[in-house]
Amino acid sequence: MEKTKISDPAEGEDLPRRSWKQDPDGVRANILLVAREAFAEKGLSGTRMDEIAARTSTSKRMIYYYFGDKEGLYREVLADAYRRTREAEDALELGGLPPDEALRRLAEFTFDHHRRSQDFIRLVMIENVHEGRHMPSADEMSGENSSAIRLLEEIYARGLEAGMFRAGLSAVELHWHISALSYFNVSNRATFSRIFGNELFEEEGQNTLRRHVGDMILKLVLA
Amino acid sequence: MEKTKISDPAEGEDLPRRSWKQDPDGVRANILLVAREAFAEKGLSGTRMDEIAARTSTSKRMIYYYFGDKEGLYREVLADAYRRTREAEDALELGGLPPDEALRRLAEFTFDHHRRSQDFIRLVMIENVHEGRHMPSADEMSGENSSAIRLLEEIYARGLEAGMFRAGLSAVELHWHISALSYFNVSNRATFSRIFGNELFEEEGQNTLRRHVGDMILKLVLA
DNA sequence: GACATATTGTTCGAGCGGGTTAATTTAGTC
DNA sequence: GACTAAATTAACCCGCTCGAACAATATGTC
Repeated sequence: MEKTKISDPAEGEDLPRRSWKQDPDGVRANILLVAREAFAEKGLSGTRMDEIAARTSTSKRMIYYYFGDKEGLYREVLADAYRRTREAEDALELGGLPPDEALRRLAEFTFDHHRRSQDFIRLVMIENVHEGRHMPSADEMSGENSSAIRLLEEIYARGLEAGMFRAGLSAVELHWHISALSYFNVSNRATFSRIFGNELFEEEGQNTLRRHVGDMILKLVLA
Repeated sequence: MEKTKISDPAEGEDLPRRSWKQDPDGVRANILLVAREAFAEKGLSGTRMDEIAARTSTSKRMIYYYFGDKEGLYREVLADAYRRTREAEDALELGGLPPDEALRRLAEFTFDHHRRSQDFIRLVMIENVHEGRHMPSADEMSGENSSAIRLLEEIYARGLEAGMFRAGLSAVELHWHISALSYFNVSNRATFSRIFGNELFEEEGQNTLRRHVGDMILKLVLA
């Protein structure tokens, strides 16, 4: 579509473009941050590209320049969010503790960490609504790389060796249980509290739940 | 909802409206059913009204006639889904069993029931993304009406009386734990299996998980 | 037969929203 | 300092989708 010249001499007013600094990495990072918040808030189809653009310090055009299209942006937001979470998990150090204490710590740490990572949980919720269509397949995202799993394997092995834990469980199973309890606490707060009230989500209720989560996991594995 | 087919006498020229049976309830029910599937599949903003209309045995016009707008339809779909689930819960009968057995049954029943209610779970996921904005407030939807809670209260009371269970727990807490474990199994299957493989979601894995869920709940309450 | 309710059918427009085309500036290289 | 690729600004486009308007007809109830 040929566009007729816009510089209108009659108008007399030139459009002097603003000057700027080149900063590809900064621009990308800025877009990713804003997009993460937006997608976490409203989901994939619920988020407006114009809305994201408005909240960035750059323009809509740049989003398409760097990320291709909406789905491409969403994919990178998701991958980035998983990467960040994995990095946070790596920080946890339980080396010195006896197996039972370490396991409880891990479970309760996860409970708290999920609470602090609302945006991440929301992105996972949303991606599950999309049936994981935008995630790398199981091969690429090999679970062996998860530090949560590696930690659990190590703790469980030590517990077995010490005769403390019962045999026949797997690290992935334990991770599943810990995740389920920690995730639900964030993901379903809205509907659960509408039906049953907000009590469990207040300070005291959360302390009780956290303790229970630790209890349940421990009692499951103890011999 | 069957349309009595009428052979047009004056084929093509006139537009003789077909005859029909008045069936407001049927039409409403048909729309609700189709809309439930659609919203469960694609979410609120992801679903197209024309798409819903096409799948019903009636017309788009009727959707607006009965439900006002998209959000009104979504609200009723959600309320209807909760109603159905509550009705299903009512069917469960554990009267005769000793408290520990009853509790395990309830937990494992919930686990299985959630697995069978994928659409319901998806609607709840979606509604949580919307922060429960379309649900009745805690007052109207009083949790006391939940039969799951009533069952748990009754079981827990019996267990306490028998000296089997430890004191200090509440029915809502127990329900929270059971729900968390049963819900996550459905809601997060997509992302979890992408990362850790599909094993836990196959027959054998599910049997193990179900048993663990029962174990964990029981061990939590046993004295 | 009057009247409210239910139903079918068609058309349309406004605005939203994802994506594009074009022009311009920056910055690295020779 | 000329050249060029990459980075960035700015304005535009068009299809999709919600919802409404318009129009007519059938059904049921009293």
